[in-house]
Amino acid sequence: MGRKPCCDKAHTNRGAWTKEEDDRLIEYIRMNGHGSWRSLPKAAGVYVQNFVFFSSSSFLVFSRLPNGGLRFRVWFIVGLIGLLRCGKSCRLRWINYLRPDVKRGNFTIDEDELIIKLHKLLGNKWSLIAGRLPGRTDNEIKNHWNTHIRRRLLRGGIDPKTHQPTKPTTTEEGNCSSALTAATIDGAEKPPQPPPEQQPNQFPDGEEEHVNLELTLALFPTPSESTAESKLRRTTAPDGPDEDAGACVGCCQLSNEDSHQCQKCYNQDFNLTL
DNA sequence: AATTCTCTCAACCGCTTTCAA
DNA sequence: GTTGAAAGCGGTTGAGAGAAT
Repeated sequence: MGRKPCCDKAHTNRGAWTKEEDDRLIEYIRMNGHGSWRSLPKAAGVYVQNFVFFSSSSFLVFSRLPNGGLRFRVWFIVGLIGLLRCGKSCRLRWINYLRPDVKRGNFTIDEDELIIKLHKLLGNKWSLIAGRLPGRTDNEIKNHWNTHIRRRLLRGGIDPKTHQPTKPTTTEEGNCSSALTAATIDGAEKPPQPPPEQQPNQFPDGEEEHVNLELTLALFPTPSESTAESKLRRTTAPDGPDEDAGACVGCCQLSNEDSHQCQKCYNQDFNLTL
């Protein structure tokens, strides 16, 4: 009963990837692309069913010939053993770490602002958010949200789910943007301005990050819009994402008002262009 | 120096969606 | 229209590193 497991756990490596595994995966994808993740681990090396090890550096492969005889071949191990990894694991490793266009390192202030803004619009749709941050992966953004941004918003009195103030605020009532801006102060003990020597877009060491939430979003139709994304918007628009009830996604007016996407925007195949 | 605590993030798990037969 | 396999996604876990005691 139930679903067939995606791989045989007893015969696959788990945990952190080794340099050799990384190299093998990169090499295979560079040569062949990643057609089928499930078959990739086998294809990424000799999938040995009929073999015996010769020594630590070679092994013997035997196969039966049509005439009934056996053919023996000696393979020298030059990174040829198949990747003993689940296809899912290969996919994740490639997408989140090995892809050449993956941007690594600290998130910039601009990226933080964008993530907060997009999270308000899209909720926990990490892959969609990642689609708006070139070089960043959904996993990375998700981790960053949970470990940094979410906490910072909470400290600033903002519910990270609803993006609404968790307690009465003296800022403009009902203005989410103003309320969120309060989070930038991060408590009274923090100065509102960064030190002058601070690098642009870089957080000073040991300082709280300051989030400028004055980012604006413009909406333009884009021909290259992915259909999946627009479909998602269409399916979620009438009720709006749970966390987003209060913003017209189309007009991109963030407010506390209990409005959904307005009909005008909903009818358009609009796009978020940042 | 040793131990404990906290935080980060890579990786896993299981569910949903997509697609082909 | 149904079914099953594969891909994609979001939530969660746990190992390792660094900080605190």
